Amino acid sequence: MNIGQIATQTGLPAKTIRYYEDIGLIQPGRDANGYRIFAETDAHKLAFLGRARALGFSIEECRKLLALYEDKDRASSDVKALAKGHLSDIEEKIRQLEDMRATLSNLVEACAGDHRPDCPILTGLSRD
Amino acid sequence: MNIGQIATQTGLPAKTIRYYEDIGLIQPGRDANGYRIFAETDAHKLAFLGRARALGFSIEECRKLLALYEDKDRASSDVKALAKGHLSDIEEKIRQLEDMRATLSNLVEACAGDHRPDCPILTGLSRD
DNA sequence: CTTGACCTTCTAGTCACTGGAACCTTTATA
DNA sequence: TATAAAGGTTCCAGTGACTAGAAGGTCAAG
Repeated sequence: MNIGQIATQTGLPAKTIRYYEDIGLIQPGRDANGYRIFAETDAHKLAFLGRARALGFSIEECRKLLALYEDKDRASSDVKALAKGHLSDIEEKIRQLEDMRATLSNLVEACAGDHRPDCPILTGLSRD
Repeated sequence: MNIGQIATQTGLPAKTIRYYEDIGLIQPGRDANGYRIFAETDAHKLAFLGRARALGFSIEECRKLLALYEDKDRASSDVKALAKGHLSDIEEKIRQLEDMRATLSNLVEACAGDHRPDCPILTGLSRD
C-alpha cells in the first residue's frame, strides 16, 4: 500500500505518517521507485498511534505503548501505570480549565456588554 | 525599575517579559547603560497580561484585551464578546478532555495491572 | 580588584505537526 | 504518443509561547 491509501485507511494525514517514520515510530519498506510501501502491521501500528494520540498520549508515551504492544512478555501493570499517569495529567488539565472557566464566567456574567466602556472583565484583569 | 524587580513584582520570568517586549506587548524605556526601565504603567500591563494568560487567553487575545483596556472609549460589548469566545474555547477543551478521561478510565479500570501480558488498554488501542 | 549578581543580545530548542517549494513517477485522457 | 493530473519524494521553514544557554557588559560590596 502507498501512503495515500494508508492515510485514507487510518485517517492520518500523509504528512503525519511521514513524520512518524522520521521519528522512528514506524519503518515502512520502500518500492523500487522510492515510494513507501506499507504492510498490514504498519497499518495496525498507525491506527494504534492514531487512537493513542486521540486519547492525548504524547508521542513519547505512544512510543512506550507501542513497545509494550509489541512485547509479548510485557506485564499489564506497566501499561496500566503509563495509562494512569496520563489519566491524572488529563484530570489535572481538566481541573485547571474548570478553574479558568469559573473565574472567566463570573467576569463575563458581571459584564453588561453594552456600548459603555465600564467593564468588570477588564477591571478584574487589571487588579485583584 | 529593572527587569528583575518587575519580574519579582509580577511573578513573570524575566525571559517572558523580554519576550513580551519583543512581540510588542510592552515598550519599556531604556537606561543609559542599556538596561530596561519599567514604569508603573508597564507593571500594570504586565500584571494584566499575567492574569489574562492565566485565564488561558492567547497572546493575540491578550493584545486585543490590552488595546481595549487602554481605549477609554471602548464598548464593554467588545470585551465581553472576546471573553465569551474564549470561554467557549475553554468549554470545548473541557469536553474533549472529559471524553478522553471517560474512555481512558474505562480502559484503565478494565486492566488487571498484574504480571500477565493480557491488557485491555492495549487491545482497546489496537482495534475498535 | 575581584567576586558575584544582575543586565544585555543572540541562537536554538521545545511539541507535534503543517505548508510549501521543487522535483520525480504513475495513470488517465486527447 | 504527448501531455496533464494525481500521486509520490525530499527538504526547509513556520506554528505558540516561551525557555535554556552562551558570550559578554555593568554594578555594588568587601
